[in-house]
Amino acid sequence: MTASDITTDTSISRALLDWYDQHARDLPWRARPGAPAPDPYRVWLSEVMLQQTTVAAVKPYFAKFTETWPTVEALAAAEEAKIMAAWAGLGYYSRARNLVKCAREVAARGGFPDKEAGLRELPGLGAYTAAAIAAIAFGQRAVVVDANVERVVARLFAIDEPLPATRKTIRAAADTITPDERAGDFAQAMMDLGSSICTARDPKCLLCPLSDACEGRRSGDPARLPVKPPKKAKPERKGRAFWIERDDHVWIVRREGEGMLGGMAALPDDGWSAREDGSGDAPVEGEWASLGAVRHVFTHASLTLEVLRLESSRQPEGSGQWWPISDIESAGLPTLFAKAARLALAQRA
DNA sequence: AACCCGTGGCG
DNA sequence: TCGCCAAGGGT
Repeated sequence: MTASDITTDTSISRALLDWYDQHARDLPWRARPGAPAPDPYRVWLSEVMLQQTTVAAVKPYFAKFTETWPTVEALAAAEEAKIMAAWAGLGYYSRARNLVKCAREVAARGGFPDKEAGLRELPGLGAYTAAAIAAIAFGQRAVVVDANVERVVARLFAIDEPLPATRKTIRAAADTITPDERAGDFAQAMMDLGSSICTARDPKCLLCPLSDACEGRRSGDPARLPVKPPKKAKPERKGRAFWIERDDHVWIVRREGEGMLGGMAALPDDGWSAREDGSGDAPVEGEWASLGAVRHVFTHASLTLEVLRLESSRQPEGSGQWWPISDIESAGLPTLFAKAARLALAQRA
């Protein structure tokens, strides 16, 4: 093959699949290139975990979930609180809420749909994930577009209209290079290429199997693509969390609803949110002692959370439970409240 | 369309 | 240090 051969649509997918056959990452949820399709349950679970989340962060969670719940039926039968606790620390908790709903729907219908349209109907599966599962687990041709594919395609075709308006154009371009066979390997190859070669800040064009066909490289500055809109400023918020202790137990509540950290175990707090500061008010009267503060950065707000401690013989109002402090690690606290707990424990010794 | 939703690593 | 970024989905 010569450089001039890499000009047609099929030559791009062929060059990429040849590269993938040599350089595919070995990941726990992935089959070897060209091997039979992996278990749809494992593909689905990994794809949901990987939404906006790095491979390194996902690996231990994937191992824990598949060990605890080896099948979608096992997951469907589990207590929701157990699943939420197992997800704690991974972030974007609506994914865990939808994971439970999806597992139960799939178990009830006797398995995953094997077509993209059917998968798209399941909770937590959007355009990307439905296409990815259809291609990777069921061998269907599907146009799989995530942030890696957007970046690779925007550079390959030198598409320089800004996101998100240009998404349709990028998807159409991705469609033209998606092969009829091995669409799952092709999708994973695009993502491997995007994560290791065609990276956001420092594309390594000298190592790229598609460099001869790349208009972005020819333009001289592929790193500028895709063009992204400016980010909004991140507001600073203040709030308080309350460590209520009794007989070596701490009062743990479960956050309501589908908002921030919804459904997760937590310490009681003063009602802060990404939109506004907390009231500062404690949930019970008493001699509160400040333990200091923790800092935490969310996607669209930064928070300084003061942690206050109280020893109380009385039952706080509202629902909750006394959790043994020696076993606080298993309470399923998301990272913000795990930080607060760590602060309380540090001053307890 | 624009906004909300976590977390940790990296340059 | 700090802004950017990551295998997005729901509303």
